[in-house]
Amino acid sequence: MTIQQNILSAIQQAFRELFQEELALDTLSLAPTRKEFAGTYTFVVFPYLKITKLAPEATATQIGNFLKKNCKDVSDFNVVKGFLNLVLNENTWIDVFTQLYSKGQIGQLPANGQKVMVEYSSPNTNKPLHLGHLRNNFLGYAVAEILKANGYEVIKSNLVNDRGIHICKSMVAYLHFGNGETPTSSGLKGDHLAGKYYVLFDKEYKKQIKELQNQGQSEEDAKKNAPILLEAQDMLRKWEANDPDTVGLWKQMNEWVYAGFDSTYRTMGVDFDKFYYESDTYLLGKDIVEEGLAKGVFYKKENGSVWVDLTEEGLDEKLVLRADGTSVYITQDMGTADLKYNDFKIDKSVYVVGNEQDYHFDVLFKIMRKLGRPYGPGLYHLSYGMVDLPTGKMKSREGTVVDADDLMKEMIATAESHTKELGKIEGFDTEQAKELYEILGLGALKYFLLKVDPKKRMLFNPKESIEFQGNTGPFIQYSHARIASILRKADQIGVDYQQADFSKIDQLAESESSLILVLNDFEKKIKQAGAEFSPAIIAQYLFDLAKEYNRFYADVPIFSENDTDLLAFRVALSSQTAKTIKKGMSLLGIAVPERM
RNA sequence: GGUCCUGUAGCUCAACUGGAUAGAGCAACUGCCUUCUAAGCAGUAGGUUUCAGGUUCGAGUCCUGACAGGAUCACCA
Repeated sequence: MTIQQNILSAIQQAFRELFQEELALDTLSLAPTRKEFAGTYTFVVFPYLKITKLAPEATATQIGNFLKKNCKDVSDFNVVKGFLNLVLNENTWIDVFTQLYSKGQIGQLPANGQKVMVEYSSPNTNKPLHLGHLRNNFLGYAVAEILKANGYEVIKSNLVNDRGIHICKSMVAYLHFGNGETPTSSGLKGDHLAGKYYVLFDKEYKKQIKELQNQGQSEEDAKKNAPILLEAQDMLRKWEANDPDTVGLWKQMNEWVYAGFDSTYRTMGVDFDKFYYESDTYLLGKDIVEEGLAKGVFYKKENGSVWVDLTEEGLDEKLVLRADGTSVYITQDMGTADLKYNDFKIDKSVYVVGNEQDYHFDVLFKIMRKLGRPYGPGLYHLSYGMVDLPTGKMKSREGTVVDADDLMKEMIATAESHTKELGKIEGFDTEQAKELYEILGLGALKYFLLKVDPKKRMLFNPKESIEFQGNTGPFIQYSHARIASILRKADQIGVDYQQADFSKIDQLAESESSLILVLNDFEKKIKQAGAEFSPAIIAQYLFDLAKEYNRFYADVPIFSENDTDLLAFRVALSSQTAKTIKKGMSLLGIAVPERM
């Protein structure tokens, strides 16, 4: 980072002295040099030809000569058309590395005094989590960790959708077909138990629709009049009226579900600082409707319903309160937005929610900004694409979902068979082996879901199992284990690499300077990932880093090196890479093994 | 139909925010384990960046218009 600034200010000086032009530093930038040319950084001169009044080659050559003479980091240069490729000094590489290596904390930017809430997961309590939730949870957790690394104070929150008609459907079906079944009596996880009755409801509902149609009702009427649906609607009314039996059943089923979720979250390795429950928040927001009316942000129609007009912002008119005075979805979301702010005085609020709700959040944020909320500018919808199967969209009612618990279990089993096939479990006891399989299986899964740009929808083919080679979690984990092995050996034979002095080294292999260059990019990538809310940037970076390390590993020997300074340097370089991989993977919620 | 998102190698994804001959992985093929872990490394092959215009020194990237896929447009959540 500092070398770049160094070179840029030298370029600034070159313009001043050669062309009598004062350029602001932030208008200048360096690009990485393409592999086929010599050099590390490239300065593109095309934009400055008006100033220099020279041909591109001449401009680049003059600046190149100036830098070679006046900038200690630049040892040589070459010019290709308007591209000035700069070759850096060997000493500069060593300096850069020494600076990185002596820095205690890696990948942590200083506190910025800002608080951000990241809401993710936000499950419905009527069915177990599936593959789509995995993407949501891994994304949310990773973004939270990335924001922490950027210096934010982060609150991870989970808004549990624990009430509503869908819950009542599971409850009604349970009353009809449950026979008092419990997680203990059935051996089913609580969330799977609830999900079973949600599916049973749908089955019965469809059956009843058909019967009504056979009796002559239209499909539309039949859908409205099916007795089991009426029961569910009735149950929702009873719940809202606080009917003791209904509330009792609701509490019991939700408790089962929470126990199930807890276990799933533990396996996933995600956690939360704050839980919100819709049963507590669904009545919020009505005071904001009043406030909006008073401020003229909302308006009332003749029938008493309340609306917001967002046509000037390119959206539509949107209902915020029904004519009968009851809430809609967005009413409670307005209330919850305020609640979050009142609870934590957050500067920013990130919602990790699928892109099917893009419009909803667009409306919500515009409303809160119109109302002048202090946190308004900091609202952000991290909208991610759906995970599709080759057969199309997942539908929980139709049983075409990839269950989260099943998938994680399969991944761990696959990791086990892979590992055994490669014969890599000697020296592991049963407990350690089990831990390794979990690290690898979950690492593969998490990396698979996180390496893709969040906003793009992605395809998951259950038949083609997730890879363990190439651009995968296990490849990066493997690189870490390789280094760990080197560090063990270095400790064993007493190499002093902790505070070695590298200043005597004057010759570096190309694979070594390349590796330093990548290591030096870590903070930049953390910033970018934070600014774009994109764990994919970290994933891509870690893959590049691991690849670069493996190239170095194959290219230069470590322990057979005669020069002790160089040997220590290579171990230090390895150590720094391991630390970077470990920290980077932790930002993705992925653990790395010491051996595999 | 209106609005929004996406379209890059057979497949899964990149491309430093407008820079050079568009890069990786998987799959295919060829080498490399008597040396620090071969879940690795090196190489070969694979492209009209969906299409047509435009903006400029320069476009996968920005603008316009098609085409394809998806989402959304309830007094549902």
